[in-house]
Amino acid sequence: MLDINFIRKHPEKIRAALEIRDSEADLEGILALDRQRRDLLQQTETLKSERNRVSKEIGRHHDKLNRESRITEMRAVGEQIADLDKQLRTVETSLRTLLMEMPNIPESETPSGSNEKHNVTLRTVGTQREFEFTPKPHWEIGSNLGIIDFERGVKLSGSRFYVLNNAGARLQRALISFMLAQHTQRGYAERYLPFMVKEINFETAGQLPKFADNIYHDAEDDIWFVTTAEVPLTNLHRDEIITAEELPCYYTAYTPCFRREKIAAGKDVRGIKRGHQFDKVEMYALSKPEESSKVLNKMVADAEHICTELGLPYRVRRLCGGDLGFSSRITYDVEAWAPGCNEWLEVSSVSNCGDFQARRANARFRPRKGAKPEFVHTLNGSGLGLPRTLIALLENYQQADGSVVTPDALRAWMPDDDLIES
RNA sequence: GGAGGGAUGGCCGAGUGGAUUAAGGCGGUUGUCUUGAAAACAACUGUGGGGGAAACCUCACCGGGGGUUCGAAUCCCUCUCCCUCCGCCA
Repeated sequence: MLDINFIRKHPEKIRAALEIRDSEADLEGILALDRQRRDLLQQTETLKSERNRVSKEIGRHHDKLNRESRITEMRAVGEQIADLDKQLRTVETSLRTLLMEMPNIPESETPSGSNEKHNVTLRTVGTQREFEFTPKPHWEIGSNLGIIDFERGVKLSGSRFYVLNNAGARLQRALISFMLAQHTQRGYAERYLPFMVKEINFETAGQLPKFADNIYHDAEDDIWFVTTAEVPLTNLHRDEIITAEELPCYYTAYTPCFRREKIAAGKDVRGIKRGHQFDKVEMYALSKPEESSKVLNKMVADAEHICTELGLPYRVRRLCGGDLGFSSRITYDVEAWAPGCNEWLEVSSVSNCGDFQARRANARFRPRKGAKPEFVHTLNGSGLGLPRTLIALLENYQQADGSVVTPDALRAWMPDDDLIES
């Protein structure tokens, strides 16, 4: 959520931001409702002030004469107040709805553009392996080795589900352990989180009210399945004031992620690139406002570090306005090269949300003892998404005979699987 | 799932319709005293909204929401969370 004071003072900046994002959020409606809200507040507060004063007097002196007439008078004032408060509530509800639908303002470096074609590649790291044979896509490698069972996944749960077998399952588990260990070494505190959370968690993170149709929801208990660990992590410090010394504060968490993914049928259907359920290790940080750019760079470096350790060639891209997440001010994608599918796969997306989520979460810190609390900045990034990392590994480490070599970095986590073969 | 009991400020804890400020304590900040510290003493003490150049004024907040009343921490309704006991359970 944006600061209404900022919106009021700089409507032209909001207008420009909406342009960059290609967004149709209702700025004019917000400005009008804000004006109404303040008018109503002043009227009702003047009346409340009078009622408080007179009511105290009624309690103080018990003279019979004035008492009845004053009570009658205040009864009328009370009715006016009730009427104004009702109007005020309506205006505030509408204002809040519009504010909740207003996306974050992109940072100045964010390129404009409406889709992924306008993202900018900043660097490409590592060398793409030369194959002496035609590299297979992971769905062929996985099926041939018997480590990915697509048919039974569909039998159990429908399209876009799969089962991992034996070394496939171990490989994923090894990756999770490896990534958590790496991040822990680099300053992140591990958290094990609820995978089902209350609605407010999604509002705080900026996924509701706008993206309800992408979230699985159990109506009976009114509980929502996490789409990413970012959602519960954003809420860890909801309604808290933390000390400046605790910042920056880094978290890492493994969670499954559940997404409805109402995308066009036929797109990304092959393999395990896009499913309704996938695993992810997340990086997350809270920081002081002045440090968040530095923290963002560290988190991008930490995502890159995983690719490097795993020996995966990758590139880093800056997202354009139209591709930017609702809550984000600036986002870098890390894309690993997948020689079998012949494409760059987004394995990580690292964002600085500024104070946008913190304002929704009411997550603050006290800069100095006795100083007023300020909103923290929040940052999130995948570190990394598991299925796509798995894809990149299988495709990059495949051999001519169909077997897959286990990367050195994972040997400690799967000591009996130097080589995955059928 | 059933029965009962709770939720008050940073913390503990009093408070069954009205008195300048939610009593008192702890903690914290500052000051006096001291070579320094402790102790003692004194003052101060939360969050958010609105107005204002500022000083300041004002409204709201006693788990959340709604209601009764001239006036609610206090009475009523409702929700959430926590605790105790019973049942069920990987």
